[in-house]
Amino acid sequence: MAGGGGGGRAIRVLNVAEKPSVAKTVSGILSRNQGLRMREGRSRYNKVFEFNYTIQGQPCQMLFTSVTGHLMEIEFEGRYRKWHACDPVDLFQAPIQKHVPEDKLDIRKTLEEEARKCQWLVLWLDCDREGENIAFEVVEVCSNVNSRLNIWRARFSSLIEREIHQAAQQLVRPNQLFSDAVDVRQEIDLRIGASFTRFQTMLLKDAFVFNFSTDGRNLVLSYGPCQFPTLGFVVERYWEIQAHEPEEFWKIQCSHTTDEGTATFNWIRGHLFDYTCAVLLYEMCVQEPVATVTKVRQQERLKYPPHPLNTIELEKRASRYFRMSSEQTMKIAEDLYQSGFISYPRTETDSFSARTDLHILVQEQQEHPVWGPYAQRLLDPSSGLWRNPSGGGHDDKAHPPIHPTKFSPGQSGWSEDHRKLYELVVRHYLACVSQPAVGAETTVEIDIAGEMFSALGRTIVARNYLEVYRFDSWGGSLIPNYTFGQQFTPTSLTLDSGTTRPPPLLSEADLLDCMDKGEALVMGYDDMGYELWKPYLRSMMEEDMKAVSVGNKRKAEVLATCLQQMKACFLDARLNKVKLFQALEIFFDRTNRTGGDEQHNIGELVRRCDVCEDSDLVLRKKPCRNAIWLPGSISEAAVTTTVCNVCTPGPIFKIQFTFRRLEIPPDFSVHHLGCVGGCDDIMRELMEISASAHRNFSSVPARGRGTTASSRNNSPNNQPQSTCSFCHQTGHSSSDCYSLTSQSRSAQSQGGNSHNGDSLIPCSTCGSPCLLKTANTENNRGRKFYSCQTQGCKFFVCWEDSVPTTTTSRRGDRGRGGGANGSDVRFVSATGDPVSGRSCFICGDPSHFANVCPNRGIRN
DNA sequence: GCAAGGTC
Repeated sequence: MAGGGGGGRAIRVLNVAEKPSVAKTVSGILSRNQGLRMREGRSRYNKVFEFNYTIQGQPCQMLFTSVTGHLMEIEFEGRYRKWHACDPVDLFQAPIQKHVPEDKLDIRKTLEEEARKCQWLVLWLDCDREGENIAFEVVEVCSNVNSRLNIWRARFSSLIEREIHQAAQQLVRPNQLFSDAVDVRQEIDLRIGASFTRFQTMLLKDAFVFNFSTDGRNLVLSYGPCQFPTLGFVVERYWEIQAHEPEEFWKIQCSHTTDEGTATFNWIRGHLFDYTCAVLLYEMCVQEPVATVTKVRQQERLKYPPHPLNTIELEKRASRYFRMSSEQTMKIAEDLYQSGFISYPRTETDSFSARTDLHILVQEQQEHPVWGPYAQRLLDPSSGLWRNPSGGGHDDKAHPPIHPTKFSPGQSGWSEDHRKLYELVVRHYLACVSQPAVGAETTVEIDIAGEMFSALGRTIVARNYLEVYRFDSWGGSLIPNYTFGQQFTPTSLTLDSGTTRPPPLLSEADLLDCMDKGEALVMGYDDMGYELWKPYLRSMMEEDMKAVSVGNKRKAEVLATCLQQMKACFLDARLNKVKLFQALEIFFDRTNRTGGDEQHNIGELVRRCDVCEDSDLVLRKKPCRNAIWLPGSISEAAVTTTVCNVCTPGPIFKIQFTFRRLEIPPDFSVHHLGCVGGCDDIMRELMEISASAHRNFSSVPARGRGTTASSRNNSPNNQPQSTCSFCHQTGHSSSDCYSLTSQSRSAQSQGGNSHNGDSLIPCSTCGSPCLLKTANTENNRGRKFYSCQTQGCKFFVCWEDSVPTTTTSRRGDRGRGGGANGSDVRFVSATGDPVSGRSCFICGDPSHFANVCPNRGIRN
């Protein structure tokens, strides 16, 4: 810095921190608690500290006070503040003023009084963009009463002695560009938020009956350019879950145990959605169960430690390892920062600058009873454990990655969360400067009756960073040694079922609270075809803000473009307001409809559902998010007027079910008047049978396969049928009924394969020629079928004598939860219909399928 | 009666 001249008379320096605690801590450090005095300021929380200090040889009488975050707010001028006094679209260019709000006036007064006495102003605001903006707010207030102030900025990333003294001795000028970026953000947020909020509130609040509490305040349907896209995430995920139809799949699992360990072999085909196919292939494996090793590959693998820690990673990891919310994490991190134990916790940076002394930070941790010995080894060059950390490529140019700044074996005042978070920061740091873990991996592939399986074994050769980073694990699994060509009989060979699952619901509690109105609004804007509710808008703005902060774009230019786009969007939304009405109508009652209508809960008929073509699409008061999964063996279900006299709370109307004969055990009736309230044992049993359609031939010697049924499988239901929450019909979910608005689902069909005589047919999944193989199963011995042999291909397969001219894929390649990709595999007849008339492969009885065979699991 | 970002 340009020094203040040396040695002469003391000058008075006003120092301002972002919050009272920082003013106190920094004053304590700079004064070394020698001659430190504290007096009241005008505001209750913001005290004034006084002490003497020398900056670059210049004696200074330091006055140290604080603000509490932003000192100023922006607001529309005059009449634009009144909701009905202007058109909301005017808010895109209405004049704006920055002012100190009522509750901050006494802080301003303190600043003014102190600034009048001083020659210098030193800004100790947090070193991020918001902090820089607050710095300029302080400058404005202080300069107004003292235009001769020499204005300086202290840059610091942690509240530790070394760094604070360094910041005081190396003052710089405040950065106008950082502050400009925040001005842009504030103005855009206000204009977009206020215009859309007023527009949608005035449009909708009197037109609908909103059934949520407003705590006595006026109802406001707020639109926040930050909050709304986040809500959009939750809603979008919710729609995905609604649209998900659980589907049962089948896979062959094989394991082999010897004295050396157990190898679990996974089927290279993954899993199949067609039961018949899976059973056929499984049967072939069971009848010729000898496995031949076709490949053994050994490889060294490295598992690298994480990058240095930034805020997002800290939040993610604290959530994953400790189930700590981001709010709690940041609160604790802020605490640890303020007491000097860790560096500034709000940073985007995930690489250390070359200037950082990484060894000093490790030295400090050597005394720790738990990880101290690791730190010592890390510093011992002969251990070879040290590694310069690799960066993640982000740098906010303001702060280093989050790292420990002071050693602590655990403070007495710390909560469990403080201890955990400090430990995470320390262990993460130590991990970053450590060598990666080294593993030896063995991949073994085997062939059983033409089907390929593979198993992975891993031994960890050197744990390295994993020794200190207890949060990461790298499972080792010792498998037996195999040699190429070796043959063995598997210990178990099972046909397992599973069900695809929807993705989990995003659970930001506060967002879930406003799901109702939020979902309706998101749906409305989505129907207009806008991405107003997507995070894209916000991230574009973030990019622009960054450009402003580094001087690549000018403040005025970014403001103009962004507001122009948003204004166009706003005008368009207003033209399409009917879409908002339509969406809201799905969730809420119109106010112009009188109550007391008994038909209300059922809803008014809109039209026939074009997905199931069987039920009515009705306008419901509110969609129900609850569903009861019924067994897939149900072919028909109708609600009766019979009320269950056992289950509560009643009334629960019984349902007349019709089951598919082949999919329930022979001793069950196909007709059943059932209750879904929990009292119905028959329903429960049928659901369990669906769930345990799984056979386990543990140990399959070539002869005499005597086994018992396994109950090990806990996989979910057998193709549960969804119940539409709008029309209450089974067979489609409410998302299908959403096709009324936007989400239309179309069955996808795949192109046909023509078959001429004896030429091989191409696989409908990967296109390679399918091999003609001979079935070797009890029921189909000698019958020929086509099978794709491409590794891992979920192949098309069909009987030689029924090659179809056209095949239909089950919902094609739509992505689904649970990793299933929906590739289809099924036997089809020449007409493309599924082959019927097959019989149980266990007992040969054509009256049922093997999944409900009374003899399942028993073979002779 | 609007937003989001500071902080108490």
